[in-house]
Amino acid sequence: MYTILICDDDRDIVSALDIYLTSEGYQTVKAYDGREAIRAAETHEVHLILMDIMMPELDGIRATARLREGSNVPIILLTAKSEDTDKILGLNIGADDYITKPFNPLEVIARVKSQLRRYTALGGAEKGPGLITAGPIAMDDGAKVVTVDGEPISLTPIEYNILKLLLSHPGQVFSSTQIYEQVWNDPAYGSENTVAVHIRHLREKIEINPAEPRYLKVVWGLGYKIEKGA
Amino acid sequence: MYTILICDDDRDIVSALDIYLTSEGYQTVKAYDGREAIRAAETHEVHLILMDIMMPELDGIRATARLREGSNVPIILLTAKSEDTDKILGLNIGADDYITKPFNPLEVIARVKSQLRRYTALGGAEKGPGLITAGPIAMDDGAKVVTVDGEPISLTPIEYNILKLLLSHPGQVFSSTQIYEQVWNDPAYGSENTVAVHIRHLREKIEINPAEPRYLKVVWGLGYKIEKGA
DNA sequence: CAGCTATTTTAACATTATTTTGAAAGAAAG
DNA sequence: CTTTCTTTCAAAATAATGTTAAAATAGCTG
Repeated sequence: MYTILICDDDRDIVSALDIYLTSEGYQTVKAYDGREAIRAAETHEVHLILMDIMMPELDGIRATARLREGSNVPIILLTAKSEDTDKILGLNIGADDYITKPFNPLEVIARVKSQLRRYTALGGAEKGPGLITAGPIAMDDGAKVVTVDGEPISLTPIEYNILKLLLSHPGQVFSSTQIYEQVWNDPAYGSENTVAVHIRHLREKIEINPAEPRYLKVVWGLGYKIEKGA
Repeated sequence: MYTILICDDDRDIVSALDIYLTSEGYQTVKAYDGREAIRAAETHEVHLILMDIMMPELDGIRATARLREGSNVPIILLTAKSEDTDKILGLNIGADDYITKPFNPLEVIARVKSQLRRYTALGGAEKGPGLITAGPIAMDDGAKVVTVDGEPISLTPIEYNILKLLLSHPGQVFSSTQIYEQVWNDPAYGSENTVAVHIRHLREKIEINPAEPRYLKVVWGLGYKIEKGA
């Protein structure tokens, strides 16, 4: 039995989420601003937190940072349409995932389950190695550091997330549209070039010769992938 | 093949949406007020709903709430005023996305696809093995990789899709027309040669001697098939 | 809050792979 | 033996990706 802390200043949203989650068998604790959330997290044993960003008193980003100081429960942020996506993408904040409003009940449940699985699989205490590798490319997702042949390289948030997507599913092909939707969390239309440009930048950083990529390959007409064996 | 329910009291809008969607290969069901929409959703197997907010009899918001009681098909609301946006964002309503009028056909299609992907990805859950084989031919649909006798071969998108169609139904004969319509998702009109050329290319890649195909056989006057036992 | 910097997006263009076309040669059927 | 359907080939058209630079945006720093 897991306990989930729901925090949003809009009471309708809290109660909607409450209904979804209790119907799935979770226990819930409610809070209506960041201050209350922190107090609730101290007094209850909470396994996951759903938190809005825009809130009075103490906003979700600050509250997340504060909570992170003492714990590493998974935190999923709720955001209005792509508003603060970039900040969250940066993830310096310490959130584990985010969902944009308006959201699909199924999606909320799926993400909650996914985070809980990861959290409990790691024993709750440590955030695990969080190390993803493919050949000479290594990504330490805890430290947000990527190395190629041991050399650390610096990536922008978007580049980092694209690489993480590809690296987490080695060999699997993702179309530009899929990449866009996964990374930006928004429907893609006419954004294929944008993805192409970021792919180009990524290649410039991780490949010796970007014109003949060894790892980040294209599958013509279908999409991109990271070579499995490398 | 997905079925989309279009609901708006303005018949011009419904027919415009109908044209966009059917041209993308979706099936449509039409309704002109909330009541009709609910009835239609009960009598058809609907995979996504596009619904106007301002409607006689039963408005889109109430209709959405009603529909949500029994199902979680994705619902995209069509809204005229941006004032309503806040309410929808609030999501108490249960909608998954919204589009403001006047809308861009491309955007409508993009959002519809995006929601369907999300819905089927979450609801479908088990993704199957994604591996199709017939004799020495193996297709990994996730990685988009095809091997013959263990040797990986590279196919173009159209070749890949033709092979996938044939491989998914081993032994079954498909006419050129059927292949064209399945792969191109367009009525075939004088395109029989086109299919023949692609078949030739496929044979060049998967057969030892394309003139005497072992796997990709022709059935005279009827079409092509993949040998079952191989 | 003004100016600076890094990042992201847009746009135009180049390049390359793929798809279509059309015509001619080759098999199968009647 | 003639007709019809299929196969083959290569050139032309199309579409996808790659590249580059500049414009827009966001984030920082003093």
